Amino acid sequence: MSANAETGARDDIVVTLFDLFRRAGYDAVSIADISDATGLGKSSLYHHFPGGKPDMAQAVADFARNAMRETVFDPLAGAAPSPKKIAAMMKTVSAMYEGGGAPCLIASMLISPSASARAVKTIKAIVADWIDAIADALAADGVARPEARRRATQGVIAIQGALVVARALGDRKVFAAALKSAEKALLGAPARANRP
Amino acid sequence: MSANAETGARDDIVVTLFDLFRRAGYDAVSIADISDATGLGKSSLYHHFPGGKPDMAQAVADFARNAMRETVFDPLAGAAPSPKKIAAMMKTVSAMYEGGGAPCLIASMLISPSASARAVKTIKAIVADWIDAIADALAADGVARPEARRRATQGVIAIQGALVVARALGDRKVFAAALKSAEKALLGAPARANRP
DNA sequence: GTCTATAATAGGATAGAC
DNA sequence: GTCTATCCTATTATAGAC
Repeated sequence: MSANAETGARDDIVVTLFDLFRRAGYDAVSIADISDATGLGKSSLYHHFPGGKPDMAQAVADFARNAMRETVFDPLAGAAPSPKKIAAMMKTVSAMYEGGGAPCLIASMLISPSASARAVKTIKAIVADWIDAIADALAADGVARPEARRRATQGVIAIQGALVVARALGDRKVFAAALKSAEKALLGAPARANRP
Repeated sequence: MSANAETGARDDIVVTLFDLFRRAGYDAVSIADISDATGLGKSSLYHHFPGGKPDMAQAVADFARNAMRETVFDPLAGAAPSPKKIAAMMKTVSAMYEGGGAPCLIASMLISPSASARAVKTIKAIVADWIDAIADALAADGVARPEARRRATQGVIAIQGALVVARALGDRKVFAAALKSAEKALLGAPARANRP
């Protein structure tokens, strides 16, 4: 068992909160909604999160950051060659966003005006860390630093944009295609020369 | 004066609504917020929008679609060469999103769970129309249809993703750089060969 | 068209029993 | 830790005067 496995019940709630917040946005989710989704009464929720919804937002932001660290950032810092690591990241990302059907918590929380400043700060940090992790992986394989950062930023942009467009079009193939394309671009593939 | 210029007061409200909804998300904006922002009492708002907030959402979606038609889609269908039209689009888009500081209504509304199905449908149509308009412009200059669509989709993805990432990083230069990069990609520029 | 009430409900949060 | 009951505020929406 892992170092902090004894948090238990609260962690289960946080996973549910994560899903509610990213799908509907922080502001649109009521305590009653959370009560329904978790099967717990309001008082139980306030027992686990004495600070109410802001507390929940912070817990979800921390959870998301840790999850990204474990499933995305740390693997990117591993010893494997970057093409393997990038491919693995795309697979993880695809699962995380359910192939383009599920919104990103980051995008959802960035809009929420009543989310606490601290939670938003944590969410924003995930994006910065994500870009850093990709850039480091590319740099470790010999890509020049500025170019590595440029590509990494473009990669995260492609993923976030693909989530919006794929859901707008109701077409998960668009998401899958965008991930493939972003993967190639990250590894420095030249664009197909299909010019007029 | 244009054909439907006599709507007047309501149109002014819709512009304010557009800004409120895209910045905070439909669900987070209350009638009281709207009353404050417009300077009108609640009853006045219900006079203009008898159906309440859902009515407002539909009006904003229609407004956004018309605005996109006039400022983006129609110009893309003009007679100018595609590089000129794409460059103009990027300039318009940059102004529209305030250089990356203002969220996109599309992304905001896509998350809002209590937005009416009809309003969401209109919002989604904007994305489809946008991709069509860009693809048509490229195809008109000789780019093969499938490639034109591919590039157009990637272009909209880049813009939407750049909005998320730029706001997360608090860095509008990221948005400007992404627009420049997307512009080149739309026109079929080869990626710089900076491989390891 | 806009205002001042006012109603009815939903929301966040707490008290106290078990 | 979880429940029931309750409080207070915010929210949507309407009525009716001007």
